[in-house]
Amino acid sequence: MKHTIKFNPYDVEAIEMARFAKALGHPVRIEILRFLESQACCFTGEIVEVFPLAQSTISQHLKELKEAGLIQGEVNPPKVKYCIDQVNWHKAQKLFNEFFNQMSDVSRACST
Amino acid sequence: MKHTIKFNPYDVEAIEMARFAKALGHPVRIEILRFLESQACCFTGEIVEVFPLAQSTISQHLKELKEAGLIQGEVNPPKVKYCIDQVNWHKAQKLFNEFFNQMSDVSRACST
DNA sequence: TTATATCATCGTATTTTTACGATATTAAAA
DNA sequence: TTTTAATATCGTAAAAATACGATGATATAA
Repeated sequence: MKHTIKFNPYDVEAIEMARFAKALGHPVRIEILRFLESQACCFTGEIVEVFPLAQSTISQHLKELKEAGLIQGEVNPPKVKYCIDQVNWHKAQKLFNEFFNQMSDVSRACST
Repeated sequence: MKHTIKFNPYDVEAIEMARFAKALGHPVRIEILRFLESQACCFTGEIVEVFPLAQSTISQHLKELKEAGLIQGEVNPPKVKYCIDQVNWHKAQKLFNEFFNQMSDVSRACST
């Protein structure tokens, strides 16, 4: 054990934000969220039609978005209606906003 | 070839945003950026001291942040001074802002 | 009861990510 | 000239992500 300043593994907010960011880390998931927004809500099938990916692949992406908390699915067999999860959405929005704005406050002189 | 509406692979903005998001998709990279901000700029060694990861691992994370455009490194052997890349930072800030705010504009009624 | 339609999940292959120790690099210090 | 100090890169192993086809699950329609 070296006696340097160690972070208690990771900061809770950093973990939370990284989780959202990771979910946003693939173009198709960004576009799924956009599409979901433009339709307010929609079924899996509508999304599958729009993207050049297999149904199972889209379903997998939807699962990741759901697990990250960004969307929620209301199951209504045999259909599932997805929409943005408003609570977590705003949480993510706030995290990213604070993150980027906090950065902008500081003097950015990159001196020697 | 089914004649459904296909996206021309992916939207340029979606790709760009996903690239930023992916770079933000790991807690340690979030914290590195925060740390970098609190110091305005700093050397690799200062970052290595703070996190419980090997020097080579931190260097790898820095490389990813650099390749995503979020930071830049001014080499000054044997040291390298890193700071936030202001141009791309603001680009990312804008992308995320638009993304989240556009979403909030729309009516969110999740009707049947 | 037996399809059917709509999704999710499974199995699998390929690629990417994450992390480490070891080694290479390079200007300055001895 | 030979260290030394600070980083990057390489090699590698383990885990996770990505994509697909095939199969499973479930309420409704026939």
